[in-house]
Amino acid sequence: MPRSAEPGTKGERTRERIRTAALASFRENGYDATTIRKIADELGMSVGATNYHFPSKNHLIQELYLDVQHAHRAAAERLLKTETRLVDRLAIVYATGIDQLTPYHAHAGEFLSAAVSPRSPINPLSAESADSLEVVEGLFAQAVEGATPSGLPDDIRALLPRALVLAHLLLALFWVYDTSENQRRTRTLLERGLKLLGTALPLARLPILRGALRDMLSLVTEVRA
Amino acid sequence: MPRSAEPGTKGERTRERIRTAALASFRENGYDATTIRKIADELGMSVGATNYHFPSKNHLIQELYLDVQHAHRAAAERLLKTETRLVDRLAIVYATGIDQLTPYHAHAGEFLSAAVSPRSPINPLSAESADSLEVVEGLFAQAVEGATPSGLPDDIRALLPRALVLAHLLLALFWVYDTSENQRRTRTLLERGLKLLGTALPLARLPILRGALRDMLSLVTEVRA
DNA sequence: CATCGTTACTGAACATGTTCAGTAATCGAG
DNA sequence: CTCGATTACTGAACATGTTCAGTAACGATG
Repeated sequence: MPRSAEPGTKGERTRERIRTAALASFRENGYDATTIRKIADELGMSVGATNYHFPSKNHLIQELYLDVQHAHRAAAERLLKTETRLVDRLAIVYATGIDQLTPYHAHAGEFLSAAVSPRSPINPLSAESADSLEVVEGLFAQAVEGATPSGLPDDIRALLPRALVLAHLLLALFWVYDTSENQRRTRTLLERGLKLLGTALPLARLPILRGALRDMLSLVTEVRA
Repeated sequence: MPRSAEPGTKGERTRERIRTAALASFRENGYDATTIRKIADELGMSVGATNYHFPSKNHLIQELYLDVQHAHRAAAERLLKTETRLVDRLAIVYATGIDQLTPYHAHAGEFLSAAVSPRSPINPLSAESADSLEVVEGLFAQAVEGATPSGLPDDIRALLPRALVLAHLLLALFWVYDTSENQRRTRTLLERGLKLLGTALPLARLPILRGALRDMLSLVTEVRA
């Protein structure tokens, strides 16, 4: 008999309590200062309990990423309805992505360090995070598909979403190191980069460039953790 | 009275012993499997001794990076004497840089994780590693300066070394994730990227592009850990 | 060579993520 | 309601990087 109105099995409820407490602490105190002992203490349970529900600290971070990505999707999809030009649509996806990260900038380095190892399950390029990354890649695919016909060659068009999501990871990397007020530099970089893309992408139709670009994209998009 | 023919004070000799043992272990076992306790045991001293000579494990890694960078400089400078075209000279600096990393590829993720945090003293972009990075930036400066006059605008030319060294860091990042045989993909990416640069860079003379490029470069080269 | 301040080192203690053998709670079947 | 198996949890133990109060060794000076 469940003690309260909360649904699910006991395990599910405990798992949710841990999840909530951990995410709150990550947001407030960052990665390093969030220790499983503090979380366990706060919830009046033992250290082993958290590891029973989440095999490792990184699995808790995974939950945070999922939250962020769902928020990203929601924010981006809402705005995508209002734009039709490709570059503007990309601007939406990139900008809303950075928006979601903003609250974590103070501790971004800690998170990056945990995420960057190819062996880490929370590496965006890892097999374990494939679903997660697919959410964002899907956003870029949506942005590309829904754009007014740009005359992009099909092969380039097919490679674009993956390349754009990798660019997003690079932008996020830049953002981590961005010490300017409110990460203004990152926004400026995004603006200028997209402007450049807007003038350069149409050139992809030229046969010579098209081949080189396709080779480059197919090489880069093969990257995996 | 020094026990052997080794020079320096006792402290200097001990420091050197620790350094040598640590670097050997890093090369052989990687970052994680190299514990200060193992090093201390191997040398018949206590854990505190290593921390007396090197405040932290990362300071030991710093030594490894210095080694790598000096080897990089030696290898690059030797080859630079044989080439005059800008792109070929850049190819030398990039390729010899990756060459130095090659022995560490098996454990590259561990090292990356330790180095990537903006707070880490071994972050290439940190103040503590400024000297180290300057070595490589100097190589790129050399490569640019020694090239046959390319008609590059002065403002672009001035920003180039810093931008090129950042590109090198990105290439190294790609290399970490490169699972292809002997990191062949990284070499291919380098080739294609340089080829692209070779055809695109002359366009930097056009006034319109020049302004945009300069803005972009000056934005990116401001990045610091 | 004796003294003594400096340098070098010791080893225990701490915090932390993780593991695991053992125990308790839960819950469906009978 | 009882039983037994599954699920949930406990808390001690381990490995590790780091700190630090205390101790030993060194080496310049008188």
